Amino acid sequence: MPTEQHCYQYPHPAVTTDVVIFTIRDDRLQLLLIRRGGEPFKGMWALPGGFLDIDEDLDQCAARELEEETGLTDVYLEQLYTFGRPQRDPRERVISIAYYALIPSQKMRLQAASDAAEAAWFPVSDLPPLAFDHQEIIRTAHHRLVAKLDYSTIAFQFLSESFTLGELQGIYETLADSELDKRNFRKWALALEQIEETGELRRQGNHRPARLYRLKDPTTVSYLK
Amino acid sequence: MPTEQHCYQYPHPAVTTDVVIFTIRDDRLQLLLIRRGGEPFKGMWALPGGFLDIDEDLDQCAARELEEETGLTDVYLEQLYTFGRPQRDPRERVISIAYYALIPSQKMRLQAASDAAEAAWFPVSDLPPLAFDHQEIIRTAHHRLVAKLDYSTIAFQFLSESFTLGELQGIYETLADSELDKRNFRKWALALEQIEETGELRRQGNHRPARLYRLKDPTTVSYLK
DNA sequence: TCAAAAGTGTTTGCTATACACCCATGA
DNA sequence: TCATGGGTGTATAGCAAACACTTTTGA
Repeated sequence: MPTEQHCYQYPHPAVTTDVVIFTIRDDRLQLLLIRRGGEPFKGMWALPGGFLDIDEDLDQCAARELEEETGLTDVYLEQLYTFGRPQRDPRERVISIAYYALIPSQKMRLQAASDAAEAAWFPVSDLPPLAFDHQEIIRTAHHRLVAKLDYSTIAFQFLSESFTLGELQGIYETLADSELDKRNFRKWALALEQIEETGELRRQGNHRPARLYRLKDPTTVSYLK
Repeated sequence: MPTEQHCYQYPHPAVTTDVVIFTIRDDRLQLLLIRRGGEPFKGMWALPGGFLDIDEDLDQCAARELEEETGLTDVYLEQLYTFGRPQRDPRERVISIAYYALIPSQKMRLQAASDAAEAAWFPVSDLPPLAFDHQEIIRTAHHRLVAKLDYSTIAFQFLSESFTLGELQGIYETLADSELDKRNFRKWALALEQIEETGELRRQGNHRPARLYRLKDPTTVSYLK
């Protein structure tokens, strides 16, 4: 069997997608990395990703990588940027179309669906050395995420099905790395008209139970004036 | 000489860049299209673009296309989005990394540097039928441009070296398709501290001459709070 | 003298911020 | 009863929007 059976008149680069999978855990923004089992960069940590199937849409490819590592399918996934520096992969020319995903911390245990490769969560502020140009990809994704906080409700995508206003505030405080005034935050969050009370309470800890809320439209990110 | 000499173990897509080149002319946002000389979509209008050289950076490829069509090198050029629907090109799988560029209307005549292919400016609001998925690319670029008006000084990239406040206001009015209050606009524009008077006046028409301004840093787009 | 665009401040309304105390619960 | 996070309103400041007349020029 020939090892090189797909031929073209002009040289073609390989195309991959890589996915920055963010979650919030332990009040820190974290992301999922895979330890590489083969060369190049063997043993180093890298973003989940892989080659584009020749008949596969770009979004599908990224969603497939995401599902392989987390088992999740219906989470926020957005194309980020395309990285294609000629020497970014020592083997051959590789163009990487980077995506980023936001997943609620609750769903994280589904990650057991991962294949044999070692996978782990790392705080964005404390990453190990990374393969390829993945540090640059992560920096770009982090910037995009923080920028979108100001003009969209993207952070709501970190919420599970029901949540308290305290949890929502915690997400914003973690992402912006700042403390927010409780009354002002609640006024703002409710004025968006994106969330509604479920009528349930969450009893947790030695204190007054918190009202639970849900997103009126869980899959929609809205943009602020 | 063999016609298919570049072979790979797995199929590889072709990779192109396409560039949406915007300018403002006759108080309308316009963009540059090329009439296709060959199949597919022969005779239809399309964005300037072409295949990525195997050792060429993505930005270089887009800049090269831009220069080939306009002769311009130092203009605003930003990666937009990557389009890769499997059947978007009937010949083979093609991934297009789309860019957009903004050029001052004054410099437009340099477009004579174009090759033999027919090129023309079209108002965004009145486009001909387009090849491939170029209509979608243009829609995406237009949305990005309009969105950036609200939180950056990207529109200043349409300005020539010296300009009047009236011209700047005209650019904003054209892009946002709305009329703006002259006093409020001037207050806002000057408060940005991105422009300064040249000391010159422009005499033009039967009316009071206008003060000329320049960008303090012509190549920098700044982001608003 | 007329037409046309340049140039110039103040008032008003709204949004964002600052700020402190009581409530309900489990230990 | 104590510790813990949940829940609530008002006053102030800063920014954005509305608004009209005088200036300078060329025809």
